[in-house]
Amino acid sequence: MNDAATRENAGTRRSVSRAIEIVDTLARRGSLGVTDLAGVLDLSKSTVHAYLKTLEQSGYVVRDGEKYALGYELSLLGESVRNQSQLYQIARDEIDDLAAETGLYAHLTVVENGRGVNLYQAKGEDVGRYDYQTEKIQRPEPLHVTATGKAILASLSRERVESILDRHGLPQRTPHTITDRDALFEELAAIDERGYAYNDEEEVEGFRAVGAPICGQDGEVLGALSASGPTSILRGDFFREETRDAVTRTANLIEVTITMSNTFPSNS
Amino acid sequence: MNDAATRENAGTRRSVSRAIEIVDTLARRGSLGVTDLAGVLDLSKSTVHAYLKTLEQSGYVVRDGEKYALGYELSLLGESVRNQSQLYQIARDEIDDLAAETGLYAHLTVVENGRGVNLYQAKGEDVGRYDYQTEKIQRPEPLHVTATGKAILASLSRERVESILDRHGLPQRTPHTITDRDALFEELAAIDERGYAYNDEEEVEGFRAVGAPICGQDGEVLGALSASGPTSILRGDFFREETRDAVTRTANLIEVTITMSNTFPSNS
DNA sequence: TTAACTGTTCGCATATACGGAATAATACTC
DNA sequence: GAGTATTATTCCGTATATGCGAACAGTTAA
Repeated sequence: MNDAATRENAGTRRSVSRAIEIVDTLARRGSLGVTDLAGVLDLSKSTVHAYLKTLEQSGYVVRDGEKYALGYELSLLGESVRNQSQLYQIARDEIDDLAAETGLYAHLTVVENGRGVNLYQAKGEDVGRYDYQTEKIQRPEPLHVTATGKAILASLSRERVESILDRHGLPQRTPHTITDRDALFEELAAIDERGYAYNDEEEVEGFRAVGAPICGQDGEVLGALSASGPTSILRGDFFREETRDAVTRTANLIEVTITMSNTFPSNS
Repeated sequence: MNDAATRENAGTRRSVSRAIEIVDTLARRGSLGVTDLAGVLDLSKSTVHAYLKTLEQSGYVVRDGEKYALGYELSLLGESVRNQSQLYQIARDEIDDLAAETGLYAHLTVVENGRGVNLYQAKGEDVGRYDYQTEKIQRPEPLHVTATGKAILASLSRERVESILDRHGLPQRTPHTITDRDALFEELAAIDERGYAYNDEEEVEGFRAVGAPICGQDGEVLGALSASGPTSILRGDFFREETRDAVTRTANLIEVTITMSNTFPSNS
């Protein structure tokens, strides 16, 4: 009866996958009615309705007239996930300062499943006009195309990097993206040497960045941060020296704060 | 076989509720192992394992050695929920400015299921020491205990307010909380009259706030914003005049921006 | 009034989720 | 380093929760 090739999903809860599919669909397409949703997912209306009713009971979904949409409960949940990260709690304010000081974008990135996730971002004065965060969901990026990603990769063991590359490859984003393994390892060695990474239009054309890793007291990398902006702003000495100094200084500050906070736990 | 009183959950997907229970548990207690989770939820290990495996496939859950934790994917999802709100996108920067200008906390609040959800918050210089956001999950608050909540209630029809009160009552948070319906309606009339709301230690002792509603072009209330801080800072004229002016000015600015942006849709 | 939409409820056949026991993969003890 | 607790994970038979289609109930349009 069952088609073959269904062994991949053995031992999983199908209805949970379906529910998540519904949530993801609502995240991508905004609010939808039962009929539309049933059409998109190729399920019967009654089935979709049952899922929505269940999700509504938990507050993950709210009814908006004839449409269903994701609830702000999910937004709070997402924030609580971030707050479980000590790095996020500590680095947040510093990222704000970095953006204010440089006038650029500032990002805090961590690794999940071998890709880079931006945990936090702030926007400086000088880049107010450029709104490049157009997508509704900011998808995790491969590590080799960003300054933060390369900074992190440079701090990992060769084996870890190899295994990540095996999993995700070296997809090309712009003509400047590093797509050759050997070239990447050379670059990573240089980054590890000097302690910071450049991204010269390797992810988005017209965008540059400087990134630095953030390490815990045992030397293991916790994440990375970067300052970025359009090439019209980020050029010459400002790019190579001023911005770089601000980035490495901020990274060091965060490292010290984390070490302090783990060595002398404050309250409660 | 089935206990009675199970008719409430008729037509819902039980496994989805279970999955959400698992997610919520992980949000509250941080990362947990399969055995612990099975103990907490009173399910068998094999069952919990199957759920976790399913959630892991979607990125909602990640393995952290022997433990399972919520993945940052959820964090991105939460952010995308907020980004679906035009109010959030527009008000965000203004809230930052308000916090910077007043040196206080600044909040953006909307209503969901009759309670107030803080969509965004910023922290000013003067309140840097007071970290009152200690809870892992910031739960939705009843509307009558906050400045934003009262500002919103004051902009709703009497019937809407009544129905909200019927649902959630008037729980007391501090000795100053308004717990009487008539007193609340009097206060709401005054707020509607003057256009802004005060919160004088009605939610948290030692904390004051000024809030103002944000309305769309049809006059319907979209949400509210507030500036808040400890009584040691927020007192006298600074509380009653300066802060109030900054709050109402910001609210007006956001209203204008929203109207503009809906009247002359920019790009795409 | 009819027609064409919605979202919602119901009942039945069957796919599927559950728990318990067996297994694998760890970390501790002596 | 053998033995003993821990884990997490897999396997299966049965009970049941699930998914579909069809009927129902509201709304809007013509």
